[in-house]
Amino acid sequence: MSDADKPTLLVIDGHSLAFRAFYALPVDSFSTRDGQHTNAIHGFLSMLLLLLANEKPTHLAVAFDMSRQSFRTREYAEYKGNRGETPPEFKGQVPLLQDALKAMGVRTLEKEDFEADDILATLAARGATEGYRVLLVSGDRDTIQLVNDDVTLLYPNTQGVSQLKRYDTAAVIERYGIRPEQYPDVAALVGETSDNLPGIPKVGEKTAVKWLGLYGDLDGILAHAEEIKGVVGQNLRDGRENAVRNRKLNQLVRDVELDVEIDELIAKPIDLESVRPIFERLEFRTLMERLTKLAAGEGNGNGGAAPAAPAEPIAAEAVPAPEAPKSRALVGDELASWLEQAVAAEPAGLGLSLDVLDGRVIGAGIATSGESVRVAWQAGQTELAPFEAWLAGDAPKVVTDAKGQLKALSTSGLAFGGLVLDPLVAGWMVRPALQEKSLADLVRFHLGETVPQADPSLLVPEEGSDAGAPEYAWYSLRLAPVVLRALSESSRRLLAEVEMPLVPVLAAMELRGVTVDHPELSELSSELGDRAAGLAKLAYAEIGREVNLGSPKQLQEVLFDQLGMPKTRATKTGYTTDASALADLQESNPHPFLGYLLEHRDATKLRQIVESLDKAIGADGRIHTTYGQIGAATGRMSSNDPNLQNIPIRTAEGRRIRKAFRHGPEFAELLTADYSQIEMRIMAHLSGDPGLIEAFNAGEDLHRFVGARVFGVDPADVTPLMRTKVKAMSYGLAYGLSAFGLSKQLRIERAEAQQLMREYFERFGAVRDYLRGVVEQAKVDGYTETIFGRRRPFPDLNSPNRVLRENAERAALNSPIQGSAADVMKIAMVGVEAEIATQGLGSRMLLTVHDELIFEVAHGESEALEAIVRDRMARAADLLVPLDVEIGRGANWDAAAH
DNA sequence: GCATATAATGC
DNA sequence: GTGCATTATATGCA
Repeated sequence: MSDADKPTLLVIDGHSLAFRAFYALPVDSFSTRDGQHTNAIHGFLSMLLLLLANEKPTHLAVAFDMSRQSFRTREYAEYKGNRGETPPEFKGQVPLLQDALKAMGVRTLEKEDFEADDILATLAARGATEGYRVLLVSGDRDTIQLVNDDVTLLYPNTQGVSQLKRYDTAAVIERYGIRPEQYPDVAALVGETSDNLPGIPKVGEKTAVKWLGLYGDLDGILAHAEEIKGVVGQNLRDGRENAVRNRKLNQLVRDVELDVEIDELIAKPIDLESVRPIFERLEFRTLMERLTKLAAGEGNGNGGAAPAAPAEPIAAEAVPAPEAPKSRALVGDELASWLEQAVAAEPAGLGLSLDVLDGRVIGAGIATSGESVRVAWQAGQTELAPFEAWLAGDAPKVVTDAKGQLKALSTSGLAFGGLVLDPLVAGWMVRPALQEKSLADLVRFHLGETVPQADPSLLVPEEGSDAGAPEYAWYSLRLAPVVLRALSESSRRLLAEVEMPLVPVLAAMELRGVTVDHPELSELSSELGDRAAGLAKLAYAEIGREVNLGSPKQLQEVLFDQLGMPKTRATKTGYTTDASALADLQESNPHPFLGYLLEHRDATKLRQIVESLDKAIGADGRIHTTYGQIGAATGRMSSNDPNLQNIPIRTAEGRRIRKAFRHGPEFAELLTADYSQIEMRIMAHLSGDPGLIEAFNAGEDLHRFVGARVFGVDPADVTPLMRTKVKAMSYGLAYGLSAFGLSKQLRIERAEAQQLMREYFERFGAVRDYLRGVVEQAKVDGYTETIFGRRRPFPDLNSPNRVLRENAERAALNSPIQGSAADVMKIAMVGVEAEIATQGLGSRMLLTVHDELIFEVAHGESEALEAIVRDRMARAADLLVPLDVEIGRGANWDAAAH
C-alpha cells in the first residue's frame, strides 16, 4: 500500500499545544463578555482546523495529561518540579477546550499515571502496526523519538502555534544529526531544563551527538567514560546517574492500556449544530465561519501545516531530480501532428517559452511532461500555421513570466490565447514577499532543483543547448501543479479569474504607452534647473561657503556644527535632514538657509523626475512604462522604467508635469477614473462599522461626516481644522498610526492626539475592534487575507524582536485594506478591458495608478467609454458600501483630473 | 563598480 | 514610534 492510500491518524498533545497557544496569543484580547479567557482555546482550535483542512486525517484524537502526577513524578519527585503555578488565566480553559472538542466529535483521551506523550507513543506504535500514516502534534521534544517511516511529528516553532515544523526521519537527521530513536540519549546527556532534569555540565547537543557517533548509544558512552578527557570527561563520570535517570524518564511508554481501538477514532463529519452553542458561548465568530466552510468542504488543499507560505522549500527527494528531456526541432506536418497529440495528452496545458530577440519572437519551446520541442518562427511561413493556430487558440498554456513574451508576440503580429498559468505570478501569490523573481528561483524553491544556465555570451541559445526555450517550457509545466497546490482555494480562484486575465491587459497597456510632450518637459526642466541654481547661490550666501546641498552628510555639518541647531531624529549615520525635520527646525530656529534648502530640494527633485520622464520618451513620442504585476506584497501593481505612479500632483509645478501627458493625435481626449476613498470604504466593509457605513451611504463628504461625529457637532459646523484632523486620523488608521505619529503630523500635542484617537474610537468602535482582530488572527494563522482571499504571510508577527514585531503588526493591519483595494482595481481593469473589446470601441486603457485609471478616448466615444468604466469599476466588488467612481476628461492628465 | 543609506515622489 | 512602491544621489568599500 502506498503512503497516499493509507488512512491517516492524527494525535495531538492537547495540553502542550493549548499551553503554546496560551503564550502565543495575547490573553487580554481573547475573552468573552463575562470575562472567561479563551486565547488558548482559540489558538488550539484554529490550529486544529488548519490541520483538518491540510492533512485531512481519517482518524483523530487529542490526548491530555490527567494531572501533574504520573509514574515519573513518583520515581523522581523533582520531575517537572521547577514548573511554577499554572497561570490562572490558563487553568479554566482546558475543560472548556475539552467540551469544544467533544462537541466537534473529536475523541479526547487521558490515562491515570501517564502523560499525554505516552498516549501519543502508544497510538503511534499501534497505528504504525495497523497500517496507518501517523501524524503527531506535540510541543514536547521527547516525542522526536517516536518518528519513523510511518510516524511524522509536527512541532510548533517559535513563530506560534499555527506554524508547525514537520519532522520525518530525514528532517530529524538534518536538524539534530542523529536518528529519531537516538534522540533520548542526546536529551539524557544534555538534560531538559523544562522538565527539571539536569544533564551533564558542559555537554550540549554537539558533544552528545559526537559521542553517539563514537560509541553508539548512551550505554556505550558510559562504558567508555574513562576514555573521555578533560573537564567534560570528568563531568560525565560524575553525572552518570543523572544521565541514566534522565534516559529512563524520557523514554515514552508505548503500551499504555487504552480503552479504545484506533478504528473508533475515525473522524466523523462535524455536526455544526452541536458545535454552535459552545462556540457561541466562547464568542468564536470567525472560527465558526471557518468550521462552517470546512464542513462544506472548502478550504482544502493548501499543503502542509504552514499554510500559505512554506517557510522552507520542499526538500529535494532522495531520488535524483529528473532532467529536462532533450528537445528536438520540429517543422511542418510533424509539428502539426505533435501539437495535436500533445494537446490531447496534457489536458492541464502545455509549457511554452518564447525566444525573443529585439522584442520580436524568433522561436518557441513547447513542452509536455515527457518531451519538448523547438520551433523556429518567422513571419509569413505557411507551414507554421498549425503552430500559430495553437498559439492563438484556447488550448491551455503555462508560461513563466508571460507578460514580456506576450508583448513580443503582439509585436510580431501573433495572436495569443489560453494562458492558464504563469508560475511566476502563482509563485508570488504563494510568497508575495518576492523572493522568487525568475524561473530559476521558482524551480530552486518549489522543486529543489537547478535550472541549467544558458551561456551568457550567446544571444540566441544554440541548437542542442540544454538551457533554452524548450527547457524553460518544460520546467514551467512541472512547476504548475506544485505552485497551485501551495495556494488556498480562494487564491487559486483569484489567480485564474483575475491575475491571469490581467497579464495580457497589462501587456497591452505597456505596448500602448502614453503620449508625453517633449518640448514642454525640456522647458520645465531648464526652468527648474535655473531655479535650483539660484536657490543654491542664496543658500551658500547664508552660510558663507559652498556645500553639496544634496549631501546629507555635508548638510549635517552646516546645520548642527556651523549653525548650532538642535539635533534632529537620529539615523544610522547621524541626524536626519529630511523635509519634516527641516520644517521643525525652521519653526524652532528660523534661518533663511533652511527655507532655501527646502525649496532647492523641491526644485531638484522635480527636475530629476522631469529629466527621467523626458529621457523615457520613445521614438513614437510615447512613454512605455513596465508594470510589475508581482511588484508589491499586498497585491498592488507597481510601475517602473519609468515609474508613472509617482508623478507629482500636490504643487503647481508638479501639475505642470501632468500637463505634459497628452492624448495621442488620433484620439479626442484623456479620461481619468478614480475610486473615491476606496481604502476607507474597504475598512467600512471589513469592520462592518455602522457609523462608517452610514457615512458612505449618506453620500456626504466623508471627513465632514466623521468630524461631526467625533467632535459632536453638526456636519455644517465642522471647521476645516476639524476636518483636517479626522482626515489624518482616518487615513493613519489603516497604517497603524500611533498617537505620537498623529501628533507629529498634525503638529499638535501628544495628549490632544491621544484624545482625538479616543473620541474617534468611541464613535467608530467596530473599526478599532476590526483592526485589533486582524493582527490577532494573523498571529494565529501566520497570514492575513484580503476580501477575495489573497494571502500574505507575516513570519515576524511573533518575533521576540520588538521592532520587527511591531513593523509586522502595522503591515498586517494595512495589508487586507491595501490588498483588497488592489484586488478591486485588478478586477475592474480586466472587466473594463473586456467590455471595451466586446463593444468594439477604439478607446484604450493606458495607465493605472492604484486607485485611478487613465484612458485615451477615441472620437465620439466619450459617453460610451464613461458608461463602461463607471459600470465595471463600481461593480468590481459587492461591498457593504457603494464603490464611488469619479470621472474627469481633458486634453491632458492634469486637465482630466477633477 | 557595487551595495547601502537617505531623501524624494505617488497612492 | 503610519502602509506599499520607484528612483536618484552621495558615500564608503573593494
